[in-house]
Amino acid sequence: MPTAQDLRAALKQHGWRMTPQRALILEAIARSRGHISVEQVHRQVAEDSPEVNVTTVYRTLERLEELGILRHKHVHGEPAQYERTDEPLHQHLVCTGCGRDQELDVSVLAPLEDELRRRYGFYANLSHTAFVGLCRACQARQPTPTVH
Amino acid sequence: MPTAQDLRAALKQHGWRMTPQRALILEAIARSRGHISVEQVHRQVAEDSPEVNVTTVYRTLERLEELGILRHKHVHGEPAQYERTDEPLHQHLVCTGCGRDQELDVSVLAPLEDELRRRYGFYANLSHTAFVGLCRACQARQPTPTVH
DNA sequence: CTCGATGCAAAATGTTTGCACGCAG
DNA sequence: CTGCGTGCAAACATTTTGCATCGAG
Repeated sequence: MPTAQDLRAALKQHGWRMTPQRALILEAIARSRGHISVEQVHRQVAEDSPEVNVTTVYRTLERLEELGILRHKHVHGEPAQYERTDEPLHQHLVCTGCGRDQELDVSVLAPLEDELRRRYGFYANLSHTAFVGLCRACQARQPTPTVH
Repeated sequence: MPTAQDLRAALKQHGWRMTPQRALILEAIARSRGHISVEQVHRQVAEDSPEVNVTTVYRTLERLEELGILRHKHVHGEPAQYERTDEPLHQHLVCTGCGRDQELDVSVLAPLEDELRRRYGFYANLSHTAFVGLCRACQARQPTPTVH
């Protein structure tokens, strides 16, 4: 779990220029747990300096992802979610009926990932995009779509 | 594989009003094979009557999905893709490196779907959203992200 | 001094919504 | 004649881009 200092050091190593904006963004990230959206980072940063533009947040998070410090994922319709790569990988089950979102350990996904690699040579990142479907309750409520 | 006539009959059964716009949309769908986007349907319809609005296409495809005649899926960043439910279910592997898109038989997904149902009571539709990852070639090209 | 980083405005996208009008039944 | 279906315009939300300016090194 890197501190803001660790992150600054890492970026310096990569030849990044340290700006006040970036410092604030790094602090927000060091402070974060789990998912965080561009908008949330921006809001936190704006508490200190309201002038910082969302564009800068977009660009910085993107570059932090290139460095392997962040990853982003898509949880159905929601805006992209970032999280630190030192957080454990996981996946989401989003119910299209009630909207509830259940987390899932990625170990369940390993067999399919293996299979995709073996049969198709494809290195899938199954936790990049949330799975959608129906939870038990909603499934019981809407049995089978009325096909005619 | 329903004809445009079949579709019209089905809609009539459900109390839909048959309008010239809907007739054209149904023809485009009856003609279609595989994926088709709102924009493609709209373009085809517009060949006959350029006045038909995209909004109408959105609304009609949505209603056809409610009836179980169409389903839609998300292939990574692309706009939603529709297909007839009489087309076989399949899934996509989209390489984030080169953008290539490989199709996949859903039978490969069955074990995971079973597991999700058994362990979480979640009826996942794993082919609703494309899987992303790296194909063999791109994987070889970009070994492991440089984490620091 | 130089070039990377930023702010701002504007564009791009894909999809939705409100509303008045027109036409199918 | 009733109200569903449509067109149009506008809102929407998220993300990207062009460009002039600023400031870190």
